[in-house]
Amino acid sequence: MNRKTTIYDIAREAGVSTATVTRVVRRDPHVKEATRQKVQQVIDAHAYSPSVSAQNLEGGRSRTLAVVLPVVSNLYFNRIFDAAYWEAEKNGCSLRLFQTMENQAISPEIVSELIRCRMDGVLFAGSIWSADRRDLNTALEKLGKYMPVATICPPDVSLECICIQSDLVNCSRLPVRHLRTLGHRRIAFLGGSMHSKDTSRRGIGFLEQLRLMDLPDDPAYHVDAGYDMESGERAVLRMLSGLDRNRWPTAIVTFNDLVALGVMKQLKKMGLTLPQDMAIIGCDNQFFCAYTDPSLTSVDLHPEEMARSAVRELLLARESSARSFAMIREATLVVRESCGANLGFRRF
Amino acid sequence: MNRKTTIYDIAREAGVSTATVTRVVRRDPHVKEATRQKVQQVIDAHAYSPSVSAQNLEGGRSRTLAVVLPVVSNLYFNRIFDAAYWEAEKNGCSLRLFQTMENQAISPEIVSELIRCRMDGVLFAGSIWSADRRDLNTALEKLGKYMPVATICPPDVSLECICIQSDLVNCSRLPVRHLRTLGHRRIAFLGGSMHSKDTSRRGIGFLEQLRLMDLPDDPAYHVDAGYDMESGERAVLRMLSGLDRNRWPTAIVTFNDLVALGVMKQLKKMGLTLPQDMAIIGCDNQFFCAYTDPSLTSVDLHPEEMARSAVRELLLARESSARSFAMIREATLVVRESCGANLGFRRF
DNA sequence: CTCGAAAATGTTATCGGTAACATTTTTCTT
DNA sequence: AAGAAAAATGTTACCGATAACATTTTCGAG
Repeated sequence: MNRKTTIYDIAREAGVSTATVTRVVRRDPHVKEATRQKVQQVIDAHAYSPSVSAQNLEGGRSRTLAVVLPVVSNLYFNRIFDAAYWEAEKNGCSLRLFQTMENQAISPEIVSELIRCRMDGVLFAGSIWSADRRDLNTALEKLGKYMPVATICPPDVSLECICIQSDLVNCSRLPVRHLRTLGHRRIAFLGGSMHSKDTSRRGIGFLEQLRLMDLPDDPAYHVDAGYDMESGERAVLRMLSGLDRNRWPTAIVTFNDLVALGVMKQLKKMGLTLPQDMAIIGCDNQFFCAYTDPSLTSVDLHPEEMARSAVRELLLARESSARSFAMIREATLVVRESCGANLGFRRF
Repeated sequence: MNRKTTIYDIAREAGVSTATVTRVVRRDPHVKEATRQKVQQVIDAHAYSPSVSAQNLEGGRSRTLAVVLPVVSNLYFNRIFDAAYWEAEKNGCSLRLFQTMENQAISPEIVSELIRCRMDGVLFAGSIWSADRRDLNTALEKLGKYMPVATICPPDVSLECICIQSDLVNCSRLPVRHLRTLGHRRIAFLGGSMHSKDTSRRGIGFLEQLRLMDLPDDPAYHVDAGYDMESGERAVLRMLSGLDRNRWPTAIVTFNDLVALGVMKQLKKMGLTLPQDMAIIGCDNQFFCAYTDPSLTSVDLHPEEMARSAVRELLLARESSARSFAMIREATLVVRESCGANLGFRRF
């Protein structure tokens, strides 16, 4: 295994001091053109580039941001990670991923690793917020002393940080309003876990919207349904089999598109025709929404934009001392076929 | 912003030398119990943990593996990345992602960054292989001098490295055999790009299988169809509209499940009933395969296992001087409804 | 009680850069 | 051509940890 060429090797071979090599590398103008060329030649010959660990040690930073989220393989978080990656890349930074797994709290190990690595900033996304409030506050407060912190989700935490949120009001209002316009009155919400602060919020917002629009908010229409397809299947089945057919909802809003996928499968299995027998609205506007049958109307929370903003703000916060920033991203409804809007079809 | 506590701070406060602090941290047994406790107390009080950059500089490694792939948001690569993450994690390593984007060659910048960062190893996955063969060889040879290199894909490169491949023969044979058993004879292949060494291989393998099983290998049945849903839609349309109805294939094998999704949508749009009018087989066995309508039969290449093996071998290669390793992972056919096998339905 | 080995702890060079400060060289003015 | 200012280059301490080697302490045997 080769030893890496160091700045000393270059300096010796070019017959200059290491300071001059650094100057050439950093494009410092205070170098005579002849010297510059000579040094550059040696650099090129050895394909020399300065060691990152040495630079980091000296500089006391890592040019790296951390992204802490439950699971990257989840499409929502995947989009956040990907967008954050490119935004960081654009700014000459790299990204380090930390997965906490479903429902797991932010661990002291991660906090200490973040500090050990001298991260330039951390972006928290998702269910870490389900942790014990006290521990969480301590962890974040501590972290905040070492690096800028950003969150994509309602932090509900007494910490000054970069706080980027989805517009939860619109996120509930948009589908309810759309369904109401199409004549639906009995609308169900399947999703999330009522135990998670982050996700139960969506359900609560949904109930509020129903009340505001004078629609029935029957508790039977509000079911805890997890985050994936299997949970979706089970949840509809549970909900519908517990209700007389004439009390069935005519539309279902789900926590996310995966749950919607499960719901659609289960409904077809039960012999219903979609969207005629049941309207569905998902959330996240995932890539497959246009390819389900019927295609799935969905709310887009624009996770990519939130991630990009978070990264931008983190990088800004490195320089300035402004520790606090807040932003709410509007949600958008993407209408497809799963509510029958395209069929000119209306209930009353 | 806090200054991070250093080993000197701890040493001073505990009244010992830095060497002793290091010993305590590293659980060296040559420390008197009384001293150990005293030092540990100071460490705990400051939540001290050694700086990663300093350790990396001193040790000449980074405890980090690089994963180079076209795009993480692609589900296939996402699974590779995720699996590699956990395997690395399990071994106390972290993972750094490099995205090359579609069809982009491995750039000299990435090579130099990998060396700069003193990566403990690199895992290449996917289309980097479409690069100019000469450049690629140079880049990899150079890299191989600094760190172990692993590839998940046929490298076709004169480099000793850890080479993990999907079983391309089975990957073509399984779907063709399945379809033949169901009575299909005219089978089409939609997928990949013929310009990419990596992906065209699949098409070639497919044609071979047709010949081996004595089925027609009409060139019209073999269409360049990209990697995503839109390309799938366009490709079937192009293929079918170019053929008399009586020459239509009765089954379509696609490069991946995304293409299959597009194909299914387009076929339905054309008024065909699936799987009766056309059988479909995808590849990758993605999470949504069980939720399409009809559910999608697919070939699983087990990318997670390949990624885990690659990471394991990279970590082993750090210690030993063995630079070469080869492994082929068998493919598996996951039968669902999209070929009508469940309907007891047969063509001839 | 002394000596020597073993145990405990300390000293210091090193990893590869960076930048403040010091020194040398060049250039220009008079 | 001398001298000062400007330009170019060099010297060196430091970033934080590690480990080889050096030194001191402890303890048991004789």
